[in-house]
Amino acid sequence: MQKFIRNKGKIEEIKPFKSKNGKVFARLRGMKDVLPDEYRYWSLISKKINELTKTYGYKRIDTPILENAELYERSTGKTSDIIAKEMFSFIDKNDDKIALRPEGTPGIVRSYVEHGMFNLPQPVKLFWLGQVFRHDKPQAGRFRQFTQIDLECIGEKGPVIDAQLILIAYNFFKELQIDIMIQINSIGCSECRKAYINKLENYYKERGNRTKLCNDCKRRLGKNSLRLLDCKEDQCIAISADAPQIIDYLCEECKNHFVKVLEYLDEVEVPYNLNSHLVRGLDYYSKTVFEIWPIDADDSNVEVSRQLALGGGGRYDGLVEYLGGRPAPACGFGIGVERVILKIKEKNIPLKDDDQADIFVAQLGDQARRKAMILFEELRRAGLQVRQDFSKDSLKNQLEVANKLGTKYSLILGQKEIVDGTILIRDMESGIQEVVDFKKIRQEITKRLNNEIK
RNA sequence: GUGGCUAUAGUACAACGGUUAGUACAUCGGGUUGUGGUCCCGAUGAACUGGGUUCGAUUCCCAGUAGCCACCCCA
Repeated sequence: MQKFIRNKGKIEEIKPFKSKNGKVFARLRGMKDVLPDEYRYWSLISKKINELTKTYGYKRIDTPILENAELYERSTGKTSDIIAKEMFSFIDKNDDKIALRPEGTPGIVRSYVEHGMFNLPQPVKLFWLGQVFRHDKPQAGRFRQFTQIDLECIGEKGPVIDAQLILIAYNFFKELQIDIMIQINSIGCSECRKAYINKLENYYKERGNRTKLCNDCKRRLGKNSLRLLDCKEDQCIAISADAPQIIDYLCEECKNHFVKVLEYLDEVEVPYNLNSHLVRGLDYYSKTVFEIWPIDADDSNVEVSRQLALGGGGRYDGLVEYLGGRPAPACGFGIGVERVILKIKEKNIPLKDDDQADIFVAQLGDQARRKAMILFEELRRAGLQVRQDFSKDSLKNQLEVANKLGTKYSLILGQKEIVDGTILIRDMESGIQEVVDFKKIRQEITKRLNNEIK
């Protein structure tokens, strides 16, 4: 790959370009092509999410891929991993610091503020689907460019919104036959969180330093103390097991809010796991936070369990104001589409073929081809699911295509039929063919297709 | 970002320090002239890149690159 250096504002090449094998330019690390075969999964997912967002009243919004890098630094948080370690950012020709969006929420909130959406009936419910970028080390289900579905509800503080968003996510996975567990916690508002962190730090200072904390945690303590709860090192788990739990330190309002969220979830029978160690890495969260974890198929499956989160979200009551808008509470979540597809593939859930074709138009000879093209257009306009491959000359090849497409009937038009004013209709399953008057072919086809439905 | 494993046709895999690097699926062509799904025959098609060891490297060693796994973190 070419390497460049910036020299007095000019970009200079320091390493000449060399293609990988002289034939092709290889994909960049962590990037992925979505090929037609896989696109079936994408269609399934967009169909499902479109249904859900429609019924729950979420309207589609798109925002630019490029934003001012500061937007993310100030909202997601300069010290968060996503920003500090993983954000794709660069200086553009105007010497502005630009970022490829590492997540959806800040851009959506920016848009809400910029377009004065507080003048719309509140809350504003938004649905977003787009590519996001993180410069992470790639792994299965972890890409540098990946796709997120985001639902954001801005302008409502009631806990029913939190619960309903979780319900939507739950429905989404359930209807795709993916087994998940909601991990949920509350990290309180800025007030009660501060008090809790104090308590936590004291606990760790007393208990943690004497016993051994892992190196990461020693560093975290005092800087990002909430993260101590999250550590997977055995010695740290042992200590964090008895650590004070934040829900015991929530203020009255935060506590009531959280209890309400859980009650609503119970009401609609969404299973969840109260995970007092769940802490989310983004600065703007308050009160409710949750993640969506897959449940591994079963023990008979030897597969190594990849506990990659399929989604996550929470409440962010302060962000709108922080980004310069009129104060508005908000809540939202994101889902990683590639990971969902991975799960669907893993489970071998059969996909319905939504490309079911009924009729194939085959032709032999140039004269027949012209007439067949006209017939094809006619059938298409009549709303029939009709297919063709006029680029092929031999009947053999055309029937082969018809077979692969799974059409029920093939119409065969050759020189002989043109002379007689007829056309052949071939039942692809039985192989039985009939000669039909060319003028009556449309009636004949519709008759046969209608009979089949019975 | 740290550590480990891997790298062969489009895909999944195999063998080998030495002449034509195999198999399956896929693709294309054929099994008489106008008939698909099964079967048979044939063809196309590959050693990630760079360096080293060696008479000789796809094979052994090193580096780069990429993928995977664990960690970090997350979607």
